[in-house]
Amino acid sequence: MPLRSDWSEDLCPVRRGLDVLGDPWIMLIMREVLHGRRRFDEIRESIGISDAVLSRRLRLLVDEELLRKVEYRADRRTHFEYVATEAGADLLPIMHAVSIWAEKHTRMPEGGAHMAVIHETCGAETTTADACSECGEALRPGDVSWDKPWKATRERLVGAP
Amino acid sequence: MPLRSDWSEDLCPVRRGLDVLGDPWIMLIMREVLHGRRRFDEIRESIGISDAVLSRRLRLLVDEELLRKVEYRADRRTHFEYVATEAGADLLPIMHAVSIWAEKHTRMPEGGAHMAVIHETCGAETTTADACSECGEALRPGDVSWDKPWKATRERLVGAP
DNA sequence: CTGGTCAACTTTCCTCAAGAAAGTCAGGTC
DNA sequence: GACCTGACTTTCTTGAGGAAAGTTGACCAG
Repeated sequence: MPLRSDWSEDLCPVRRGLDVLGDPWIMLIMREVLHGRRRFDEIRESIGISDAVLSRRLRLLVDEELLRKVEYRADRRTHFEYVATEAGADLLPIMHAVSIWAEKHTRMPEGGAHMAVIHETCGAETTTADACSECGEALRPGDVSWDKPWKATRERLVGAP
Repeated sequence: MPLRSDWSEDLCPVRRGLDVLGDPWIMLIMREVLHGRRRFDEIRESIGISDAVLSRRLRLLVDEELLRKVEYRADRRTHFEYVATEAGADLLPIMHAVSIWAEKHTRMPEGGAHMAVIHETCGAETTTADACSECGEALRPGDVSWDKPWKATRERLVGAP
């Protein structure tokens, strides 16, 4: 990230983390991938990012090993999909922490609704980031759904393969 | 943030959260404030940010009510300090989640060392973001220290007044 | 009361990323 | 052979990032 100082070699882990995560698009892209939207155009439509920026970010995420680029066939064509690595799937607690904070401290706009994070293993809504507040088990993609009432969807996440 | 899309009115809480937090400097500034470095020049020295950017970020953080600007007297002068509001102090779990992720998934450079987050109430190191992994109690600034061996410091955080 | 220091900004300037829109290219279809 | 589409890349303008210098208003020393 040359516009900004490079923190990838910083002694402090928080700065090293923010070197990758301190970009508004990175989290959104990773979230879409964990929601199963893994193709270039699916991600673009769902988060409203420009082609150029998405292309750069995907390259960065592959370089940083948060995503792997995989070829597959569907509709009699070759497609590419971006699959979360373990490092990518491990962003889940950060996403939860952000969503908990935002639910508490940002103003919900007209038409919004409470987003629940459901731990499907025990069936309860969790109110903590990394371990289920109900059963105490670690929250892993695959066991977690995000319930978005304003979209009337409840999507289960998918983790590293 | 006009260079980027405005997400402050988005229905999705994660996007609303990232509208503020998806900036590399915001978290670092907030961390310094929670560590007790609350004056303009203290923050600038400790994170290496330019005056212009720090000034803009502080104004944003006051507008967004993550910080309050407070006048006080010391050394026979009037100073200003930036104090975390409750919304600001509640960023702590996100910082923990980022540091846990970075410790696990970024390469520690030469001279680095493991950073421990200590829950002073029970004395144990916690490995989760929002509730102490040892005693289960919620982690609040004031009860948490960050142990940075490469700096040979262990600093207790300070929360909202 | 004049000059100087210091905290806390603000301004200036140049470079480079963001985002919109249009272009490219290869594989596959009609 | 013309057309479509997925996955980018290129082009262009606007505006943020960062370094450095300037500003302002307390406070102090002589």
